[in-house]
Amino acid sequence: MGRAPCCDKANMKKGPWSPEEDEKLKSYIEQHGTGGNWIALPQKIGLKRCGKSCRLRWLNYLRPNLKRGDFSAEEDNIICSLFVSIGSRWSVIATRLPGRTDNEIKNYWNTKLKKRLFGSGGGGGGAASRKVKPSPPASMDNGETTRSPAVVPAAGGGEDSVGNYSSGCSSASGLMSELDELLQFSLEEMGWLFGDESSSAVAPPPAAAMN
DNA sequence: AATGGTCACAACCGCACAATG
DNA sequence: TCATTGTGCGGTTGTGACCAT
Repeated sequence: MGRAPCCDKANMKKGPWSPEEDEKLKSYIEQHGTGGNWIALPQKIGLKRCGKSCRLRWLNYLRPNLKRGDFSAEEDNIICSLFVSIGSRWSVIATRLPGRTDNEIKNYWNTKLKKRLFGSGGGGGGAASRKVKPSPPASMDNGETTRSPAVVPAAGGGEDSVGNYSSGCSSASGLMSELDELLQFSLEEMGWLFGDESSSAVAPPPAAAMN
């Protein structure tokens, strides 16, 4: 419906952040916090950046306690099993991986785990390049793009728990325990994936899981 | 050594939701 | 109750690094 852009793009700098910008943003937030208003923040510190851009930069890169580097096998498991359980709710998945950001997880999934799960398998799939506009695995992304609850499994009354998810994650504890259960369940299913890496690509994922 | 292709990461965009007036 | 504004999320794209030929 054509919302007004969150900021005046014409006067905004885009692209990679410079160390100076990082430093400005980081030191300001560490001292004053975000002030609850990302839009106003860049103006306060004299950054020609969109508020959303600042927020993203902080969350994904500057925030303390961020874990960077390779994902462990355990993290792989958690990501995969949660994806199977709740779909591409990266923010929810990120809550299970302290120090990891949703963006990082999303990237990791898109570049590595997805291939391991669906990729190459069919034969020739592995050669698919992203430049070819990666036709998403037919079994997922089924046209249900953002925030469709359709991926949420009905099993275990999932809707009530995961469906409750909102940007605030208000009932975090309930969600967490529910996810714990899902994890238990899904980790078993995912055994085929990580149990035998060499042949995993050919093994079809559990049908139920692909819904 | 040069070139082309692929991969991985960072950042942007648009949409939907929640809060507030 | 409705309109507006800010925030959060997921999808997508751009770009540099790496690898193979």
